[in-house]
Amino acid sequence: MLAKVRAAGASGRAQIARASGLSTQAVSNIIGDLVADGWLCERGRRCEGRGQPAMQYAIAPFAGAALGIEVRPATVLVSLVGLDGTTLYTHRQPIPRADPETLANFVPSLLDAAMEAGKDQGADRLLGAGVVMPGPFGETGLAGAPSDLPGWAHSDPAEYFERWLSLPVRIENDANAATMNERILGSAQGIDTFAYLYFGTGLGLGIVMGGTLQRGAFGNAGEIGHIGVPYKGRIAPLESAVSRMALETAMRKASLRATRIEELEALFEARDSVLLAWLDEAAPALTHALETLESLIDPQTIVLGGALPKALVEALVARVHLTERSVANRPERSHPRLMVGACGRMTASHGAAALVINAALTPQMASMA
Amino acid sequence: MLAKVRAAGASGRAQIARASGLSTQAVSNIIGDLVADGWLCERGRRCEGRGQPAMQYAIAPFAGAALGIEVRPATVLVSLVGLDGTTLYTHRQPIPRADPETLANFVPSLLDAAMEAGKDQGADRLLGAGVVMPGPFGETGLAGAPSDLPGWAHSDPAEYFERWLSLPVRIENDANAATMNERILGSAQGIDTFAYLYFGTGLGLGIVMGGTLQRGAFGNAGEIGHIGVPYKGRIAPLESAVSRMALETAMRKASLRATRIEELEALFEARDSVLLAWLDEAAPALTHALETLESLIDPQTIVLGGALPKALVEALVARVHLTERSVANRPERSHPRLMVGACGRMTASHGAAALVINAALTPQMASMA
DNA sequence: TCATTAATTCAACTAAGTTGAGTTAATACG
DNA sequence: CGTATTAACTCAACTTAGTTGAATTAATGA
Repeated sequence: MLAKVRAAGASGRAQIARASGLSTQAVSNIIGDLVADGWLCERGRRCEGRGQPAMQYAIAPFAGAALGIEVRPATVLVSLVGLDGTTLYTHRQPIPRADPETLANFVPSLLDAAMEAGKDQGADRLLGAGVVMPGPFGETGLAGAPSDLPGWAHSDPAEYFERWLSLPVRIENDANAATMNERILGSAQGIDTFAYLYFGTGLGLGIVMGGTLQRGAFGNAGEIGHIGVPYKGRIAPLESAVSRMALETAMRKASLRATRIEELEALFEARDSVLLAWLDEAAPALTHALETLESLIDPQTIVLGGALPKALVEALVARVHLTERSVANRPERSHPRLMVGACGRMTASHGAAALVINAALTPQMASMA
Repeated sequence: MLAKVRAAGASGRAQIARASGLSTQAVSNIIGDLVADGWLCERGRRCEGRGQPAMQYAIAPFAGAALGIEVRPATVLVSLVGLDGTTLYTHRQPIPRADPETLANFVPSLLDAAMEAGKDQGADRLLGAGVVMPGPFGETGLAGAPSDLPGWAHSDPAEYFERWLSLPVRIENDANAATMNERILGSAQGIDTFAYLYFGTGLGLGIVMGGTLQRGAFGNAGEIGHIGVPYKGRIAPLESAVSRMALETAMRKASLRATRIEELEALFEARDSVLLAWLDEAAPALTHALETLESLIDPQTIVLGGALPKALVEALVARVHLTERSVANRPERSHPRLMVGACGRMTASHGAAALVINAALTPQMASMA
């Protein structure tokens, strides 16, 4: 019911009833309960045509909240997001090391700070926490990759965080979390089959099909960084051609350094030749990957975003020319084949919170285990 | 409830209750009704340990059936499959042309024949029909591809078939139908995240994630034949390297012909050098595609099958060497990374019926439109 | 002013589940 | 061999979440 209201925006009881297939009466009862419990609030009446004007309902501004935590090698990012999608609080905490012992000291106080900040805005009804950690998870052929955090190899992060926070916890990789951010709060709202290409440390991909984030059999779907694409006359992993790492490598060769987003932004505005050359080289490799993706999952759109300046992503998209001879090229398409999504540092931690909100508002099938 | 019984095999009421989270009582009532209506049947008692032995229930042999129809340019294949997965009837009907006018004449009589053949075996309770037609559907950049059937471009095939059959109809492409065959009746039973590579006219892919067949935004997910892979030193569509068409092209160059499966089988058994050379060339291209697939969707396994001799598919699989440096390479894996599935002519039409059965036995979320 | 329309509510009913006590048929043990 | 124990299953009363159909309310339009 809450999901319906979120999806449709403010709506009257009868309207919801028609949309959900339930009787007016049932909807009326449920809404009554939800208002009484503070989940929904009245939003005035809409007068339109004859008949009694419909009382509109919307998700109450301070109905509840979810916590998002992103763990990086030297930083923890915290977001508190309201049920209605508003950002209530964000915080950036430097840490010496991202191992379980260090985090055990920091996490509880970060929770306290977030609770305090969002005290009267729904934080008293915290639905859960989403935690972003670099994937891939579990023991794979990629173990020992540079993105791995120390001290987590043989333990279940969710257990630790549940103990520290006393909240239900969901662990996700950065790409998947950012994808949910895009789906619930960003440019992919209402799209239920799409892919999100996320520029993080490496290159990640979140896949949403049929409204559900697809995590794969072992939670590692979307490792697009490792697929082989033509690059500089050879087949190379996409990540080595298109990613922040690849860009940094290219710049280092020219004795340039630009680690922070702002520095990259400045370089791009200055039309730096090394940066532009990288764009020109990266685009064909990216094109190949995106065409593969379109063929395999037939998405409504592919969104690009992450820890790169928006202008840079836009420039990259402008250089990608997708073939017209594809199943993806169809006239009734309602979204462009490529879109630029939310860029910025907090995308993933926001997304982690969004993930929890989505889980809370999405009707789930009974376990069926 | 029926889905549970199918998934778990014969089981007692209490056992089902524990698995489904419902009370024993509720399960007992439901099972009572299902037995009364002829969906389930008793299967004797299992004596094991103390306590009253549990009465076992299984899906009744003649509880119902589904029709599968595969439309090809010059042939229509018909399968009648029982709810419990048994094949009740198959038929192969040559037709002059696969346009709507011609089919309007053939389809009703094909239905009658199938109903007659399965008269006392559940055909009186026909759940629906699955129709396999070559994709991609709708207007895409690939319009005019050789696989297209004549006369269907601007109409909805489902409407036609529903009129001809007076049954609920589902349209699928061959790869997706074959995938359901594998999932419900074949080697992918109980696997809920996998991909099925189908050798048909071209090359198709069915993707099952989280137990659901993923059809993409426009029903054309899995167009793997069109992704670019390295082949003979260039980037070429996978289909031009690995498919029956590719094989036929290679053989034609050597002035050989082998259109029928049996001919291919004979050639392979004779260790024909052209065939073996093709295998050696096709395998690296296929390897690239499969590694891409593993990275993107992280499946439990990838199954290969379709209209090629099983031995040939096995030989192809033997020549594919997947890198160990992959997210897909993990110790707790319970299935091999590649498997050989059902091969043969009726795979797709069977699958179409399987699709209907699956839809009937899978609990669906209320529409939520 | 009054009929029409649509949103909402009231009240009785129904379907599908729950709980808790009781029954049945097997094994385990003295 | 008889009896306690165990587990599957049933009976009966109760609860919940929905349904249906009639009544109420507040707007528009003739």
